Amino acid sequence: MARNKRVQDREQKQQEIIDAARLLFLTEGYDETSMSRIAVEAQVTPNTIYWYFKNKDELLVSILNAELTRHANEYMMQSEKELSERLIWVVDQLQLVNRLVSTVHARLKFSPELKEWHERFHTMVEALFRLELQQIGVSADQMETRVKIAVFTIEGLLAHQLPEPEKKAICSALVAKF
Amino acid sequence: MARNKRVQDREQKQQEIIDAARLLFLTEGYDETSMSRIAVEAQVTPNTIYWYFKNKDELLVSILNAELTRHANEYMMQSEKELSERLIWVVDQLQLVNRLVSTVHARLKFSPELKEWHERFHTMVEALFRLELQQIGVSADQMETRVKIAVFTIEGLLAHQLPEPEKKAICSALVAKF
DNA sequence: ACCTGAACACCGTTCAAGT
DNA sequence: ACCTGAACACCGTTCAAGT
Repeated sequence: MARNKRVQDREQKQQEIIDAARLLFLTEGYDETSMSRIAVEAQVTPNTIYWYFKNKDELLVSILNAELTRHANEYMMQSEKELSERLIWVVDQLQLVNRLVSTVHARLKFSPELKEWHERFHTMVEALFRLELQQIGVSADQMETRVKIAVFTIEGLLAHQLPEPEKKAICSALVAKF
Repeated sequence: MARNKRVQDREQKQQEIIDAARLLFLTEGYDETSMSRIAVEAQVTPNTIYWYFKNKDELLVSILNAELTRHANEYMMQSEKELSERLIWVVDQLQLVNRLVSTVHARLKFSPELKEWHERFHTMVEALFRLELQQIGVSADQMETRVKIAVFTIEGLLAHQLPEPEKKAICSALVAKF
């Protein structure tokens, strides 16, 4: 029982740190958020964070994993929707955490763990596109090229913030027959 | 004469700092290169750099401008080549300074001057693509979408380092009729 | 096991003072 | 005009010491 209490506390505190960091990273930015600021918000001292997380980048990875499992669940719930609709939903969700996406790309070179996470994520999104493009009859020998173009373009959309109509036009061009 | 000497010295010293920083940014990376390291390489003290450049980001902008004017000249020399060939040449050149490209994207949010430079650069590259796509008969109403897809995909190629054949395939898909 | 106070090494940048 | 020595504020991270 005492043991359970401890585990409970541990997970809770960890979650509080993750939540505080997530909010700050999204609103203020990763670089602009110091560890001590996160600590204040999570009501601990800066070095306590290092008890739960190896460093700032690993904290980011934890946030991303939480984000991902949450969204993966929501995604599964939409089995009735068209694949293309689900795809646009994914893009919209990514848009919402745009700042995290930029940070991931910016920090790839500093953190092997982050790089690994990023690769796993890319594999997932590419698999999604492959399904979609198969449905509209893209041939196997054109498939990989089309998948890469689609993924890169989504990344560009997230990075550059285009006006909504142009964004929509580009999205549908990506999943149309060339 | 004394005056000319001074101007000469000034430009030379400035150029030495730019050259040292360029090399270090490309080989070690922007974040990994401290101002004092640049100073050592350029044979000045760190704060002397601040006499010539407002800050580290402005130094980066100076490097980029030097890079751009140099390449713009080389580009002009190739008027005999096919547009598509020149396009691939541009991509190859960008590949060579890949690390600077990543740094520009990573630091957009910190430096308005860098952001302005980046926008000018994008406008140039988009104009290039527009010419190319016009030649292969892309219609006006599809033009902007196609241009954006092409530019974003190039950015993705630079960021992700694909195997050469896949890179080539993607490049030609971009300038082919959809 | 969990948390802290205090310190470390390092960073980009500033500024008064020199020539 | 040009350059420097010395300092500033701040950062992520570490570690010995406490409970």
